[in-house]
Amino acid sequence: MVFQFKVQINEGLFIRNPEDTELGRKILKHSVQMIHQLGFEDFTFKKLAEEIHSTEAGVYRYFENKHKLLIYLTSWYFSWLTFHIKFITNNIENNKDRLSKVISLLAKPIEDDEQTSYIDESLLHSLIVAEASKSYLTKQVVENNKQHFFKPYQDICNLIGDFILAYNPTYKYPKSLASTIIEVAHFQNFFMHNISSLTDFSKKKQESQLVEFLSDLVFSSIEQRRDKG
Amino acid sequence: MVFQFKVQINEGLFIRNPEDTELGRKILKHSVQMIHQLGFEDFTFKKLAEEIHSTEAGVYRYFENKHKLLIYLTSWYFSWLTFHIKFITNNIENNKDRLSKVISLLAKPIEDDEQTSYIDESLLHSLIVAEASKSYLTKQVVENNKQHFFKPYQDICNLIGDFILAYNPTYKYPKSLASTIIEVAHFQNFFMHNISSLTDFSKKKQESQLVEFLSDLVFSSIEQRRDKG
DNA sequence: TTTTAATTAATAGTATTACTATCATAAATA
DNA sequence: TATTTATGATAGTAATACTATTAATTAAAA
Repeated sequence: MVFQFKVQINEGLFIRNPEDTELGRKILKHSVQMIHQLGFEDFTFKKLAEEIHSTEAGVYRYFENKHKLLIYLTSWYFSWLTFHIKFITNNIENNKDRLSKVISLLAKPIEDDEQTSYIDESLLHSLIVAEASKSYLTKQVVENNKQHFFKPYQDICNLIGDFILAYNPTYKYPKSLASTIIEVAHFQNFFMHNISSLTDFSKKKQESQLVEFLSDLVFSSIEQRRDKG
Repeated sequence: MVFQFKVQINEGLFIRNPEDTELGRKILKHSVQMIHQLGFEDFTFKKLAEEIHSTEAGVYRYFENKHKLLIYLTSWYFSWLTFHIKFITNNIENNKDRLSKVISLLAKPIEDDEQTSYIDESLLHSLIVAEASKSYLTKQVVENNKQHFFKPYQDICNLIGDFILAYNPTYKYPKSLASTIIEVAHFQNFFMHNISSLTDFSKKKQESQLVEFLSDLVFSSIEQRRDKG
């Protein structure tokens, strides 16, 4: 039996569901590759259309604009991550071990998941590190939030927040700490690869140092509060 | 005696120094206002030119493009912040008090500084919270870093990193913690105003809660390590 | 003072982007 | 067979991000 992972994405993010058709899946696959390669600013629907031997108008039939495509990909990533976190923490009783697993998963490079043929999770992770912030750092963020475009981000923060509370029920800022773990994992990763002077990570063992930095940050904070009560 | 604050900005960021002429200062002042108002994506040199009753080509004589203007403003902000941190921590001997002051300064809204007439620091701070990441989240980041465009960010991380080391000389990640303080201050501020479900900050006392969250995060981490030695 | 050189302003123009609209055709379905 | 649905092909538009040209003004040199 092959177990197929399927994400539920907010319908306001697309015009036609790209997972339903061959062309749609091609759009997803190649947009991940091209945004990763060109950066979001230089990526255009025209270039994408040429790459997949379709037309600009063809792409517009799936996505209203490239910003919605970016939010779509971010949603996809967070939904996939939430699923993965639930999977790897399943049956782990110890609250500290569970949180450790989550931090490691977030801070280390992602490997491609064979279960989804049309999205390369490893590429998508690199893309997210560099581009995901742009999905909400806009003037339309409040409007987009009202349309629940960031729900997958909220879901993963709630999940990690619950893990934090399970470890220490008196900790006062579980959701802020959860969003902090995610964001710090992303931009420290970006800095160490691109502006390394903003970090303390040496060329070797970068990822394990990032895991140590983040783990230290999170656990000392939660544990301290638990002691204080 | 009037004490005038003057920033030294990397010459590669502008074509003509905007601080030297009336038109240049108008460009700075109104670009802060307009980027804050429209967001970076919808801000154009044409709109700016109309606002200041000059021409598009006139603006292009000062800045090559709007991305360099954004890096200029980010540099200006970090240089100004570094100056301010040195000012308010001057004569404070206690290492913990000093770090506390820095965290409060970063996490609270900035008030306009009368010393610089053409830039409203309060507006600039809002702009930085929403837009600063876009100055480095690009495909040109490594190239830009080689040109030392992010030096003011490095300087402030080194300064805060030194404060961290003064408090605990054995802490292993002073620069990563410094950049984390800055980034967390920014995006938690953005989240609490725009996607509040990603934080735990109530409508009231938001800023003081953010200060508490950040202080707790930073000090528990540094102090724990000091105990462990 | 006059001429010349340099700077700045104003206007036009171009390639690209981010779309929208229309019509044709092929494939799937009722 | 009729008809819905998906894709393709082509064209068109307003705005963006610039560049280039020429005109006007100012400053420096003869």
